[in-house]
Amino acid sequence: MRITAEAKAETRQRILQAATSLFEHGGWDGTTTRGIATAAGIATGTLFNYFPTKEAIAAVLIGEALKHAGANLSTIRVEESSLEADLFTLVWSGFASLRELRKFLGPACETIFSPLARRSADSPGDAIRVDHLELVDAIIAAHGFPGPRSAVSVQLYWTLYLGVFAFWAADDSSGQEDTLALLDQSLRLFVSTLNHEPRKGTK
Amino acid sequence: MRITAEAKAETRQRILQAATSLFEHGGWDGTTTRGIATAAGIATGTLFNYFPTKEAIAAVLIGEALKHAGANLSTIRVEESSLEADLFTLVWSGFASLRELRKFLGPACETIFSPLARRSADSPGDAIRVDHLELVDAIIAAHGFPGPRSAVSVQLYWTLYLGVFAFWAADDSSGQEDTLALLDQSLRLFVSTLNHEPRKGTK
DNA sequence: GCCTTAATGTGAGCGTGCTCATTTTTCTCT
DNA sequence: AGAGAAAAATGAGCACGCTCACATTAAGGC
Repeated sequence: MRITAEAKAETRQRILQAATSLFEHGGWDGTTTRGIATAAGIATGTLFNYFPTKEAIAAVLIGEALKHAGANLSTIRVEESSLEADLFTLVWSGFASLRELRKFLGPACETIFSPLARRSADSPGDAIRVDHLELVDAIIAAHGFPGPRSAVSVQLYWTLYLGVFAFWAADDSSGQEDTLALLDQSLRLFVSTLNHEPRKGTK
Repeated sequence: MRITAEAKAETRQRILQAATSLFEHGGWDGTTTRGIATAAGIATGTLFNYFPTKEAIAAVLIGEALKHAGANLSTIRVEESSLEADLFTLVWSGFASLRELRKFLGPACETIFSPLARRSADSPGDAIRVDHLELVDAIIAAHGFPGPRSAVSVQLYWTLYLGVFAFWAADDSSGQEDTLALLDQSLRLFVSTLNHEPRKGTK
C-alpha cells in the first residue's frame, strides 16, 4: 500500500510535468489530453483517474504557482504599507509567478475562472479563488477593517481581479505598464468602496 | 440572383429561429450544431456556411436582443437624469431584453465575451462589445465629459460590466436584488473614476 | 505459495464542433 | 434552351475531450 501510494503520487507528478512542458511548447489548444498521457507514460483513460478534466490539470499548475507566491509574500511582508500597496504586492507577485505559464493561461482560465458558466459545484478554479480571497481578506483585516466583507465587496474585488488578470494575460507591452496602470486604478477603486461602504447593519 | 439572396436570408433566419428554440429548451451543451441544422432543414456543413462557429450563432441572438434594447432606450431617454441613472437604464434594459435567453447565456458568453483567450481578431462578441461601448460613450459625452475616454476607463467599464453580467446570469434571487445592488455599486464606482481622472495630458 | 477481492490501468469508442472534396443548384451567355 | 461557370449544399470524416467495459496488477487471508 505504501508502494502504491508513492507510485500514484509519482504518476501524478509526471502528469503535471508532462502537462507543463507540453502547454508551454504548444499552448492550450495545441496540447491534447492524449499527448499529455503519452508523455507521462500512461494511457489516455488513466489520465482521467488522476484529473477529472483538462482544465483541472491547468488549475493545479496555476494554483501551485499562486500558492508559492502567496507563501513568499507573507514572509517578506513589509510593515507600514498602505492597503493598496499590500494588495498590489499580492496581485503582482502572483502574476510574476505565473509568467512562465502565460502562454496558455488565457484559454485555460477562460473556463477555469469564468464566473459565467458556473454550472456545477466545485469547478477546478474554485479553490484558487477561495484561497486568493482569503489572502485578500486577511490583508484587509490587517489594515483595520472589521470582517467579514460584504458579498458585494467580494464580488467586486473578484471582478476587478479577473479584469486585470485577463488584461495582463494579453498585455504584450514591454514591462506591462498598461497592466500596472489598470491594476493601480482598480485597486484604488476597490479600496475606496471599503471606505465608503455603509457600516454593516443588518445581520 | 434576387431569389437566391432572399433564400439565403430566409435560411439564415430559419437557423436563428431553430437555434433560439433549441437553446431555450436544451441549454447550451444540450444543443448540437447538428440539431440546429436538422431543425433548420439543412445539412450540418451548410450551417457553417452561414455562421463560422456555434458561438457566432449565439452572439447574433444576443447582439440582436441588445440592439433592440438600445434602440428603445434612445427613444424613451429621460431628461435631467444623472449619469449613473442613464447608465443603469442602459444596462438594465439590456438585461431585460436578454431575459429569455438567460438559460444558455452563461456558457455561451463564456467564450463570446471573455477577455481571456482573445486569440484572434474579430471574435463573435467584439461587435457587441463595441456597440455597447459606443452607447456608453455617447451617454457619458451627453453628460458633459469630453471624449474620448482613456483606455483604462474603457477597460474598467467593460470589466465591471462583465462582472455584473456574469452575476446577473446566475442570479436566481427573486427580482434580482443582488444584481441590482452590484450594478448600482459598480456604476457608482465607474462614475467616480471619471470624476477623479486626471485631465488627459499626453497625446 | 495460491485464491479472492479490490484497486488501478487500458484503449476502443462515443458525441462533439467543425472541415472539405464532392455533388447539386443557380446564374450567365450565346 | 443548352452548355459552362460560379455559388451553395452536402455528409462522410477528422481530432478532440472524455467514458466505460474489460484486462492487469497488487493486497490480504489461508
